[in-house]
Amino acid sequence: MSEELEGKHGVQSLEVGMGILKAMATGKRSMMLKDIAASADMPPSKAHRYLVSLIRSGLVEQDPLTSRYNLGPFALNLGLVALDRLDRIRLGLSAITDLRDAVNETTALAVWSDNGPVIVRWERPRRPITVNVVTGTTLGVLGSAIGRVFAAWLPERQTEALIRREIESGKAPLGVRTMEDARALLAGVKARGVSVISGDYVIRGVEAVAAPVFNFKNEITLVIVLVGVEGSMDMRDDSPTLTELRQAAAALSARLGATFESAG
Amino acid sequence: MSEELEGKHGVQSLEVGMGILKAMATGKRSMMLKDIAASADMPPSKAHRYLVSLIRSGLVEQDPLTSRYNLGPFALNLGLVALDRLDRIRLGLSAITDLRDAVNETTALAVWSDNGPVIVRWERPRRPITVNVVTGTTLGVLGSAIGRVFAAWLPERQTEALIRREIESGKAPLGVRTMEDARALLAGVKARGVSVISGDYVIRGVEAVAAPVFNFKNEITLVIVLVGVEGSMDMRDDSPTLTELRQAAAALSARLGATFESAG
DNA sequence: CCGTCTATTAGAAGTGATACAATAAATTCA
DNA sequence: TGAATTTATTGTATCACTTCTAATAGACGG
Repeated sequence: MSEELEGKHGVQSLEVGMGILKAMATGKRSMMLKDIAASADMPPSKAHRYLVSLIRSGLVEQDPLTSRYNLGPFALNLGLVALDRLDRIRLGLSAITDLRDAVNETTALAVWSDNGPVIVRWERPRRPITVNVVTGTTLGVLGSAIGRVFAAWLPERQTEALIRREIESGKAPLGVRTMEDARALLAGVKARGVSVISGDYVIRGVEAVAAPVFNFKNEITLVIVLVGVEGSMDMRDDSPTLTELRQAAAALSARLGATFESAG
Repeated sequence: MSEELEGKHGVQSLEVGMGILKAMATGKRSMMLKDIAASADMPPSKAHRYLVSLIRSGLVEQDPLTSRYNLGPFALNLGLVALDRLDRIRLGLSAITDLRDAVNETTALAVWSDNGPVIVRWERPRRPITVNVVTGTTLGVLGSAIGRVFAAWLPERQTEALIRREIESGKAPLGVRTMEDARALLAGVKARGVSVISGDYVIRGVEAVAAPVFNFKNEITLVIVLVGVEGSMDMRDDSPTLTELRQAAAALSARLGATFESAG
């Protein structure tokens, strides 16, 4: 995930094209050319050229009526194949199922996708009322338990720009106004080993605890999270629920070859 | 889906890169450089250059131990976002859930992704023993009910190369040895309005019926399918099961603005 | 330890992406 | 309805970037 490919010779146009895709994945459901061009920071004519090729490849499709652009069928294909193939995700999927069975709460699995955290899948507990989680969309870095966990353990250079953007756009939660605030927040997460968001200002009525999973290089690769309606979970540090979460994350880390203990 | 972008100015390198991704999505789980290069029909050094950029973008990742290549986290991100955004898929997902409830059989939803059909999601019936369906992987064109439905209704130029390759590689089902055989098979599917694969040589012990869904341009955009273990479904043309399937597909087509009736 | 196989890097030659501007198409508003 | 404005698409000369060949560096197996 962090090989030094900074200086390596790649193919510029390809990276430009991926920038467009990134803009589309992060942006709204159906985008106009000028919006895509603006997000990807290039003149519309250039974006258009790239979109032609992305459409030819099936990654993007254009609504023939409105001439707006959307992600296309090949994007689906890629994602579904990746879901099926990435080892850590396979293991992660069974981990959140097991954890759901153990604690009977909503569990979810997230990866980092360099726009931010993405929920890959979630499992609902066996009870009538549950929280609904949306997969695929990119979450906030400071405003979600998952994001905070990634931000706490990822190398700072990978997250700094996103955090800065979040702060500047006012999307950061109350009380986080400077990079220093953010650093303090994340240091707290790191010290505790999990990130707890509960009954506070971040998401009304929802509480969540997220824990990191590390790979054999001791880098964070997944986040496991418990989500519930406010008051439904026992969020104290030594509660059975939190213990199960920590154990699930640690067990998964171990299976992935990690030798690192997040904290405790 | 079939705008004439043949002659338009795109960005070649981007399409080359997407060719690599296509090779990776179609190929095996973990590929070596030379295999990728071979599948994408280019020298390894070239493939390597492209892979550097694909890795930088997060679409591909490289196992640092084996230096083999896999799809990466951004591929997941894209797919999950697309799953959530494409209108027809949203409607399709609820259609297969409803159909599952109506007939209590395994149902699935597939799209065409220009390598072939891809199962997007499936729903299991409420019964102890069900067939397991894998999402994401690309199915055969002649050797699956879904593939046959797409092949029957897609314009021939989109499917011809794939069919030819399948026949030449011996992956086509018994009895299909020439393009003529294939055309005859697909004409039969078209006449019947659905494709039935049942207790024959294609997949041992599994039977399936697939029906096409059309969009407002009367192009095929989705396929809905029922899957079951051999003998578990009533596959006669006028059975309640088949009727429900046809109705579900027709209703979905109607919602997507189609005015076309597949057949009777 | 040597030979073979695979991944990665280097460096000229010429192809193809870029930017800017023009046009076409669609949308808005009077 | 028609003019004005926004948005999408196409054209073209220049120069940066990709391409190819071939060399190097690592890994693996015997």
